[in-house]
Amino acid sequence: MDERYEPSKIEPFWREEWERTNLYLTRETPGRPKFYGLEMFPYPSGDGLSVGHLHNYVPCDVIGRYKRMAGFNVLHAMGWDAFGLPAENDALLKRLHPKETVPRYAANFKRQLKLAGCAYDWTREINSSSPDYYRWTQWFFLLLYKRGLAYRALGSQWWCEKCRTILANEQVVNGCCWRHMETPVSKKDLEQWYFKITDYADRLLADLDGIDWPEPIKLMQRNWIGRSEGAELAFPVMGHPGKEVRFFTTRPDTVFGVSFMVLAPEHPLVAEIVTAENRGAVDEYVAQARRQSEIERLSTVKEKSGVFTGAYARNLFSGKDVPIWIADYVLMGYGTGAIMAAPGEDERDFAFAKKYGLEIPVVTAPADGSSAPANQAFTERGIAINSGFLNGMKTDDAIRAVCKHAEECGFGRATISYRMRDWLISRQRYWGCPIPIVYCAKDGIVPVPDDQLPVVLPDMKDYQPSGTGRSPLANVPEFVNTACPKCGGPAERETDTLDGFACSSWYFLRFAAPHYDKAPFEPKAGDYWLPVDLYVGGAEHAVMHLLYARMWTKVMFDAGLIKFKEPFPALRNQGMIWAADGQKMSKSKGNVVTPDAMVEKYGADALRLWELFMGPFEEATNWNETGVAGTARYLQRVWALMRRYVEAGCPDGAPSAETVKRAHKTIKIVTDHVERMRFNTALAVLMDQLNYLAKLEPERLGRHTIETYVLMLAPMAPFVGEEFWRELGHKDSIHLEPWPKFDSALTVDETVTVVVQINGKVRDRLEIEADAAEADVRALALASEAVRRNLDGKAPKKVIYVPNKLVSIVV
RNA sequence: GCGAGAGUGGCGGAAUGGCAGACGCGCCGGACUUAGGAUCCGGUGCCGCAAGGCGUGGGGGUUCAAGUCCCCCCUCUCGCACCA
Repeated sequence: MDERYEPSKIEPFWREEWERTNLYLTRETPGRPKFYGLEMFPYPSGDGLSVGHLHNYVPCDVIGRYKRMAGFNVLHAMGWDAFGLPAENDALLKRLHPKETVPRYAANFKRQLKLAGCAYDWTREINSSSPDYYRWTQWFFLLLYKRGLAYRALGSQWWCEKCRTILANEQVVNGCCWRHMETPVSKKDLEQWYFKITDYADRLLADLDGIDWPEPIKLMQRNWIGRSEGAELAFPVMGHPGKEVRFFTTRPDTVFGVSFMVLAPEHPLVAEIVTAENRGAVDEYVAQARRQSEIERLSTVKEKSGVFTGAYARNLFSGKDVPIWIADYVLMGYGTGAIMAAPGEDERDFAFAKKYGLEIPVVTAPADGSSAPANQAFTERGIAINSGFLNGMKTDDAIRAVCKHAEECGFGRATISYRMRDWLISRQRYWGCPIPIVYCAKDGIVPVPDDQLPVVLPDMKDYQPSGTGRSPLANVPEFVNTACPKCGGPAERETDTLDGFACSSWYFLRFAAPHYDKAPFEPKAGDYWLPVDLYVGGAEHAVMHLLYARMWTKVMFDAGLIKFKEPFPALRNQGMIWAADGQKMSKSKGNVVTPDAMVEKYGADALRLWELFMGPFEEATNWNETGVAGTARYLQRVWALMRRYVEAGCPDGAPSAETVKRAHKTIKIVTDHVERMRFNTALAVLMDQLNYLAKLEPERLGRHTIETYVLMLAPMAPFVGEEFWRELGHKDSIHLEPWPKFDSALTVDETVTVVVQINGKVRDRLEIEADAAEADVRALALASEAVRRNLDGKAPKKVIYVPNKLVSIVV
């Protein structure tokens, strides 16, 4: 062995050797359990990977390598989320074409992942922008269409002026585009495709209970779905026979206190019921609401505003006619776009009533008999008062009574409302999966038959988004003009493309059999590998990708294609790595640290170890390069130990009982920590063990001690692991060796330190035999010189004994 | 505003209610060196010569014993933000 550890001398060799021997091909050895570990597949950006990205890939690689050694058939593959706005925007900016940049960027990512020693089965590499792949994205679109889950509707939708396309609700952040955080979105009326994710709202919510996900992510999904129980009721509009205001409320029990109603400015009823004398003010308000930016409109701090329509609705409970207002605090997109206002029990209605001098009846009293605080709404549950037949009922009973009454009278019923809206999937952009739909003058909307897939994205030089609301594909006659699959007559293709999130809603299935060309996945391989055993990615995907993928999985389950209802039974979020300056790593800030630079300076193994050691896997922390120097130094010390051992002829040796015990304890603890993804502490244990071993003569180490140490190091530092294994005389790769086992009997301590406390303060320590008799330990403790000195003649009031831990004396 | 998570040495971080600060970084001292941003050895929470005392954001509480459990407050990060 060389005197000094020089990663540049060993890493390129093993990188090539592993590739040559196809070491990381997926194996399906009979009799072994399977493990499918998956990282969220990345959009390959032109900036390449930073050390921050590796904080996801390296730990997952360690788990994959560990599972393989622990006897699993492991599926660990990588692919590229290559379709979509990020790739297209980048190419536009650089005046290049995504079909050219995407493969180049992906190749660079792949190179970097190999550089870092990540073990993927590259024969399973996938790319969502390749026709072999998006053919099946289209197939899934048609599956949803056939099941009534894809529909077309005219709607007022979010439009980003920079992206020149419609965005999904989830892609609007604080009133701005998620790709352009400084660009406020506006509304545009277009006919669009939607996926009916709301049909799955209940199941998406209920099935969260059965999956092993971080609680905050589940909570975000629950909040996003936003299930509310309540009632949908309708009150007739006076003077407009047949017209009614339908509204949703979670507090139907307060209906006797309804003193006015509010419609969203965009509500279709507004134009019909507004009186002549109010029309001017109403029109102006509606126009102003449309003009207003969404940030202003959605601001909670803004004072409420609204105008009276001049029309009245009959409160079918109180019998009173109440004024109908319009106000922008009522949203057209939720419920029915109309509310009943119970200002005595709702803060928002209260504020509105105060401002416009509307009546504020009080119809709920605190259940404990106290009086409700004055000059504010009483929003808690309580007892109905001033409420006709509801008087004296508790809120929950009153809710049931109102629903029953409304249902009997035929103007309402108990219902459930969701905050989540349907998923808007049309994009007026070039670089996406074409929607496999044809419009025929005779047959209308016609799906492209499965055997005509894929609908290939045509080559276009000039693919800039037009901003007209039509995709650039509309400018390609060869693409647009086609024959109707039904009647054969002239027809036009849909020119919008699919939201990139469609591509990532099923990719995890594809890795099971990525080259199968008769279905999205080969059924037998799917049954074997799916679902994903461990899914790892950033928390930023809490409500988009993770919700969509769950929905598609449920659709596939319903269609009988798969046997599981959840794609990712276990999910973990890696912590964000900030730059050394505490900011986000970005090229523009000039604070990006690349794996390339770190590998060149310290080697891939040292980089990997620091990624693992810098903190708990799921917690955020700042990058710190001196840490890599530290793990490189650790590897130097391991190298020095190995060299001494190898040069002494790898003696079987005569390890002391303590050394043997330490070896077994180390295996036990490291195994436990790796299983729980506590890589930082797992490595700390290995470092501690090294500090011990480094002091021993080679003859006193023992071959078992050394080999198990190297085996445990191998998943974390695969290059030196492989090198050491060969130096120890092995021919086969260490990465296919079984994970070391420990002898429980050898992990038990024979002596223990028992702490003696007096009034909670440590006064002495006793080295005693493990599991010694309680009476003996108590006697020993009380006899201790330090204890007698500190007792100072006082008699112990109480003595508590915790076996093998401590004696606590109270005086 | 509502919800969630987090506050431990100079720094990253360890600690099934039972010795706070494992492991590493940094720093200090020493050895070897022409040299050290290499390597090795030792030290390193704070105050104190010491004995000892004090210490996990702040304040209370439960307990023989609290970083850990309970209540109140402060700070930071993230999510949602008029969803009726």
